[in-house]
Amino acid sequence: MVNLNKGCKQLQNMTQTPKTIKDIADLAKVSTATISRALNPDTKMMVAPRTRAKIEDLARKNGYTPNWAARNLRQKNSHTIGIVLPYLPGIFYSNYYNHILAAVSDKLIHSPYQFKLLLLDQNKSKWDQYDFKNGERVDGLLVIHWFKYFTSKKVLQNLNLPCVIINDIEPNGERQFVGVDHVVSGQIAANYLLRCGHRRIGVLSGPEWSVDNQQRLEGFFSVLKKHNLTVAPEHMVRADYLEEKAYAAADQFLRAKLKITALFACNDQMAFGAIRRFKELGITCPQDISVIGYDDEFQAARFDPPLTTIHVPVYDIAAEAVSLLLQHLANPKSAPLTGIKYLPSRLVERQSCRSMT
Amino acid sequence: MVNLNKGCKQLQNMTQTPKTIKDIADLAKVSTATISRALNPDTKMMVAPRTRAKIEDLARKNGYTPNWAARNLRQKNSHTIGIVLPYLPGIFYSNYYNHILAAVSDKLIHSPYQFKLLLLDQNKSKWDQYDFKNGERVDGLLVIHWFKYFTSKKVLQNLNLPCVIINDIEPNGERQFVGVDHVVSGQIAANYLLRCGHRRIGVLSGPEWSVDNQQRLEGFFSVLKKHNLTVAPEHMVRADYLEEKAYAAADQFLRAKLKITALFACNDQMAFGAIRRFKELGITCPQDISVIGYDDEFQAARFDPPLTTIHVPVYDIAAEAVSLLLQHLANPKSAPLTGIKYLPSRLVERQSCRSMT
DNA sequence: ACTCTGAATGTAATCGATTGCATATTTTTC
DNA sequence: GAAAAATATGCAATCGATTACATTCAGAGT
Repeated sequence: MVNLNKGCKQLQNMTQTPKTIKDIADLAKVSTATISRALNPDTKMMVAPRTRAKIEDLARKNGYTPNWAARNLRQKNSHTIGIVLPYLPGIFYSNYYNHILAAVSDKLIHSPYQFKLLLLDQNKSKWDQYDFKNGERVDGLLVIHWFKYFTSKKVLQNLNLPCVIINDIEPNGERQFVGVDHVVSGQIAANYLLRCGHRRIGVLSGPEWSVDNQQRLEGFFSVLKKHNLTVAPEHMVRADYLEEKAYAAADQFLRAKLKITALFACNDQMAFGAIRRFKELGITCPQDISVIGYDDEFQAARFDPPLTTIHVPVYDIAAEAVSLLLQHLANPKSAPLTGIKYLPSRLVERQSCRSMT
Repeated sequence: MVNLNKGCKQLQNMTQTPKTIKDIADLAKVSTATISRALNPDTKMMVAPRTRAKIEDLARKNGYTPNWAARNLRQKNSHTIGIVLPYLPGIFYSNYYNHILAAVSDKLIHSPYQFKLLLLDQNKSKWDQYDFKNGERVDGLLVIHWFKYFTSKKVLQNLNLPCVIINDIEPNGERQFVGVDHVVSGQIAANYLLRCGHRRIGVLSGPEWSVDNQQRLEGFFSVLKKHNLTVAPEHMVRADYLEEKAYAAADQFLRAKLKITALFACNDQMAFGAIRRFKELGITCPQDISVIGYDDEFQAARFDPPLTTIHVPVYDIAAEAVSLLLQHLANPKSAPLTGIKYLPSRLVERQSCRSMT
């Protein structure tokens, strides 16, 4: 009991008066410059191995960590990367972004960098809260969706912050992109439905502002065209990636004279919404209608029926994006942030599509 | 075109050479001290209204914002609060935490504080990455789950960082808590099932380490006891809050001789898993078995059947927690961080429970 | 007119690390 | 063994704000 209390007190004292580089310098009987160099092995200056060992030992024993603010002030950076997340109800509340956060956290935990979430919505109010002109205290950005808004407002466009984009390619393609090739993924979806024998196909599309949505459609339609197939205008419905809107829009597919046998939803959420509505109307999936989704969310495998969908390796994409960003920050010249890096997507066949043959 | 380019260039120049307090001081022909005081109205020192107006105007026109690192260095804090999230698969990938992030972001965006995510798992490896001894560069913590691990490892216990806990009450109850009264919520669930006429009831419980799970059970059983009812040991199954484990465990409820008519799942995820398994076995909810969940996740309303559950106002809880933390940081003495603040939970009646009468 | 008071502003130290330059020490070379 | 080169360390300026203390100034009171 006594020991416990004593332990407590020591820890608290330590916390109250954290060691500075000066304290360690005094203990080691060297200058602060040497301490700094010993603890940052990447500087050009050298430190004698024995000195370094002594210093590292003292630092550990005394629980010394460099003062974050002092270092950032002197080095004129923040050692922080910003994660720009679109804060849209429905999308935000899917677990899509959790994979990204997990990846970013895992990647940064062993680096001197930390990350900062920047939740953004599309209406000016929230955007303008962030001080992008002054960099919002981040050294670089990981941007999840390249909103059209970004472009029109010239917010990030004019900002010379290192920047990696995942999901949507930036319209003028001048920035680093990591992700899947949505055009190819759209083709995979189309080929699969055709292989299952479907000919009359409907489409649930995402929001207009989403570049990646357009690419999914582009790939999808390119395959249909090759087979001389089209999608009737009344079978092409926009639901903005939202489960609710897809639920509400599902009726439209049934109103048309020629019934569709399959539906391509540009994300899983919309697939969920449509199937939910179909169920209510007595139309079961996949017996009466086949549905293929996109993303392979956590819920997809657990849905009823388990959803056939295009798997997007979100975790890997985010991890790769962070790697590229860190490499660039460490050495801007040798690791320029341009170009496109594709990771493979793949079809995950579950039970929401049936074969017509 | 020329204008556009020119605009670009100006912005870039601005970004490359951000203004310092000295620049503004020169422009305003006052000292840096006055600038600082004009822009931080909370100091005791006064600034003439005309001077302040002039300075604010110049600061705005020149896009000046105080250097974050310099301020933090001088003031010996980080203006950052840490959000400690348990990084458990299944729980993490529910959208439960997204509400919290939204609330925190909304609350902090108008404050000088930023937030930092600290994702933690239960195995030492990840925990030890964070430097809690030195405060991990945060001024305070918002803790989502008071893991038993925290206690046993004395990690946060001995740490004198301002700290607000939501969800689980800390075992020794010495820290500020904001959340719902899980005991009362458990009673609400029990009363509802009894009112529906159920007498043979099963329970899907969360993980052992979760204090809030114990409280839900405590409330639930207290009501049963009052009605001289018990839950048979074989109808009491632990599934650790995980959808998968609940799915796997669902069979156990059917093996027992006396069939249950209702099931209390200590969170929605487990309710989802159990119902999914029941469906496969041809047991439909709510006709054959009633299930009540807990949390009212985003998915709950969209599940098939829409889940009757206990609504927990996560967003409001997190927002309130942040408010308390900020108040404390602004004035530690007048706003001590102790005590319990309950927000009301409530029953959300959907379609997963049927009345036996 | 003179002192006194308090409001407004200025001066300069300070926070804790990094780093350019200078110096000391060791090693290499011929 | 001396000069040159390479290595190791120290000194002190610096980053950009905040703030204790000093000073100036304006107006009130007598």
